[in-house]
Amino acid sequence: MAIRERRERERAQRHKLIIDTARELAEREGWDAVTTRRLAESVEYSQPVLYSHFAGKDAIVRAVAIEGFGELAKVLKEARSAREDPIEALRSAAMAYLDFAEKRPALYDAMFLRQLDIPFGTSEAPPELRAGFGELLAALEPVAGERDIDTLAEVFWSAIHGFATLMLGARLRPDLREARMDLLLELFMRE
Amino acid sequence: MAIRERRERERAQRHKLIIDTARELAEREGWDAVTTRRLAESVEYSQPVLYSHFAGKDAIVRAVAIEGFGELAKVLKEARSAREDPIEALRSAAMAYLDFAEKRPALYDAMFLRQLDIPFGTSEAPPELRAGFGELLAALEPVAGERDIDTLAEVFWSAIHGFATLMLGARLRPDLREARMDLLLELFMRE
DNA sequence: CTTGAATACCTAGCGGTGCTAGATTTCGGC
DNA sequence: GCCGAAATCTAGCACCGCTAGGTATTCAAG
Repeated sequence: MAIRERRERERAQRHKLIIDTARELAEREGWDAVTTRRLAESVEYSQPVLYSHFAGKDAIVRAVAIEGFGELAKVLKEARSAREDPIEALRSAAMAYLDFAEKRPALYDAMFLRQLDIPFGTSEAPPELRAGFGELLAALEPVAGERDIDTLAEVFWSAIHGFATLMLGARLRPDLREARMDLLLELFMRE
Repeated sequence: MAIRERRERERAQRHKLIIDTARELAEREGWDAVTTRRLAESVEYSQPVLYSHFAGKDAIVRAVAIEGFGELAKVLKEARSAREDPIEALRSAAMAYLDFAEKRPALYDAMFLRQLDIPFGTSEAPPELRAGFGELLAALEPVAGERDIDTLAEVFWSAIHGFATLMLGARLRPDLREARMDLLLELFMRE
């Protein structure tokens, strides 16, 4: 039954096409522009086809977010392992996180701002997400000292997530990006 | 012409009624439930009346947010001045900030999460907002040491904003609330 | 090669949204 | 009591997410 296989392959391709198109549309014009009609038109199918792949619009956004988690984990891994010195590695990873958020605001929005009932912090969390948090833990581990690593990670993540979101909302002075990060790292370093 | 005055008074009352009703509806059922139709029905006027007070739905949300800034500033002021010791005062203010966000999630959402093009950080920012940031500066000032107070404030705010938003999105472990705050304050204290 | 059933897909429509043009009612001043 | 202006409403637009039901298309069996 090679035909069946071909069908399934095509279906998987279309599945990916929908996710990628939704993401492009969102990054180009924001999530408000991602309507089921426009998305269907972009992938050159009718609206109901979307619903044969996803339970609804939220599920599509969720799929985009999960793709994003995978990318972020990769970006963090690369940034961290680019530096030998633990402190420089942490700085590099944190900066990569901010770059990620600022270069793909719509994607970051889907991943961390929208209410998408993606399980966080539990074992049911998507592996891509767990990998990303794992990178953060690994980057912090050398500077943790005798402090609780999980709490430390939550605090550090909160801070850079705060940087990212407040920057995206134009609520922080853009020119102080480096200064804020310097200060944050300094705080975490003093042991 | 006392009649004109009465009219303006009534109009101002209705203005406030719309804002308060929108806020109640949002806090009770979330912003998705705040539609112009439901809001109009709740204030017992037709939809177009809303548009004689506000440019659109966003303007209503913005008005709610600005009301929220005022309240937050008040809450912070009270919390800060309740303690003598500067460190305790800072802790008290930071905890009050988190309580505010957790008790009024929809309001916090309107104030800091939604894209509402409220000017931040500039002199055109609403005075309520400037007052709130002023409270934060005042709370941090005693522990700033020789660090730049503005940068320090942005970092501190980012961290507690991160706490608040990640908590609201169920992305942090709820039981570690105190531990995270302890750690954060410890970081800022070491001088 | 034809046929019947299953599959894939689309058209059309439901009840909702934010917003507005134009008709209608209300009301103070004469 | 009537007029004109101001206040307010009705009705409608174009869009939204989502789905029922009908129409093609495809494939396996005869």
